[in-house]
Amino acid sequence: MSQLSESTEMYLKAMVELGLNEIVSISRLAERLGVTPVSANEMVRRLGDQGLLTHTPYKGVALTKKGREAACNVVRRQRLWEVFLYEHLHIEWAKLYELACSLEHATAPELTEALATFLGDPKFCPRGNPIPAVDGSFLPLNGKTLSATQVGETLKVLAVNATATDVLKYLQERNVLPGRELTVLEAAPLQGPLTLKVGDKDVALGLSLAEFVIVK
Amino acid sequence: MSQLSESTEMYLKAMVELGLNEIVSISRLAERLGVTPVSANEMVRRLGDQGLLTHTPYKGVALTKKGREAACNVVRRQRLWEVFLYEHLHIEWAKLYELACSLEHATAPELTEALATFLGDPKFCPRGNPIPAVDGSFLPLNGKTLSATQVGETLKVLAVNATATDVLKYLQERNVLPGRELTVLEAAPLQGPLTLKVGDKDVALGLSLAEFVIVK
DNA sequence: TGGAATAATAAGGTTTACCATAACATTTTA
DNA sequence: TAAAATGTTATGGTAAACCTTATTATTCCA
Repeated sequence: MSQLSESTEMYLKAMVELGLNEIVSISRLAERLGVTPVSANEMVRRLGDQGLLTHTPYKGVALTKKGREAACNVVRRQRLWEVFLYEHLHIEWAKLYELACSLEHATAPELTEALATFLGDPKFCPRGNPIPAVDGSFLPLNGKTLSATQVGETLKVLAVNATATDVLKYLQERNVLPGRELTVLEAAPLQGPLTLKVGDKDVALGLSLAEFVIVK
Repeated sequence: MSQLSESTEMYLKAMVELGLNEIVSISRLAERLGVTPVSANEMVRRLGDQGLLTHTPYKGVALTKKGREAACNVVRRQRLWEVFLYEHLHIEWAKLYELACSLEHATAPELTEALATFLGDPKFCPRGNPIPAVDGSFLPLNGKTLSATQVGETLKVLAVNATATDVLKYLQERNVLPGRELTVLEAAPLQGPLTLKVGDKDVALGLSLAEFVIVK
């Protein structure tokens, strides 16, 4: 199993975050990674050459079996570090992803497993997302995105799927965090924002933000 | 203060490991870093442009004040991670440097200080080397290299200054580790190896290896 | 003091992962 | 079904940090 480059790991991670079994368009992938579609196209070809994913022109990109395994491994490292940073170093919730991301790239397999043991083999990261086991399996989240809910529903936040620090900060400041309850008060028309009741505060949340929030 | 590249950090670290106030020849630097002297020359010019070190042609390289500060910071991160890996993840002693090295490059300042606090602000790494404080100060080792000792002396190992995993493994297997006592039984002529008594075993140690061992 | 060893510089090459611009292909939608 | 939107490919360019080979400069030592 060859070593993956940092960039490769980012692409794999993005594929998991956009849905492990989804077919993802190159433009969506590019947007998530903050690169141009042309660059993403190039890179996808390279990952394809390595057998990590398949690209059907004009349709999108999907992970292969090999890619899915590699990706779960990367995500495992990422989320284990998030747990360590949160629980032991008391790093601010919104910064966890970014800081753990750098460490992830620098983590040898033997280190990953030692870390997992140290942490007590946690099953979820502080953002509420499952941590894949060594074999790639993980506990699924039985939820839906907040953007797909009805007005009036009271829901519990299961996980936040965002990664950008500013997005996470926004949610943190409004208490849209795993474990919290919220009620959907209103959905503005024409793809407008949702109005939520979180605790005793009203929170306005754009639909694209609401897609990052998994609730039940 | 701009972010330093991984390569820059390696050069700075090497400068500290070869002696914080020494003038180091480019070839020695190149050897330590496993690059050709031509490459080291190029890179030294770049670090010189950044004001991190000064190069006197045909003499050698020295850290500037700015370079020394940056270097101590890098070394601080490196050695804090070594402590974490050793004490909490129980990683094998000989592998600490290499594994901590990767993590070091990926560590933001806020992370470094959170880690230091978590570890209880340790003053020495598991190889016995001092951990610089935030301000760059550190407790000096009042020792000498094992290669500069007399036959018959009984000494205590203060630190091991090596970084290559195979060198560290060699020393680990022979119990030449910080805290251990040893006696110099013999020094072979013509730069030949030392024979040591470590515990109840005799150990042969080449002079260049002995230079990595700081004793008192 | 002259030759060997060491050091520096010059020139050109490699890889990875991006970028921009432009041209062309396909799909969507109006 | 045609135009707009989206996706793909081609071409050429950048930066960092290495590499090799060759030439030139300096220092060391006998």
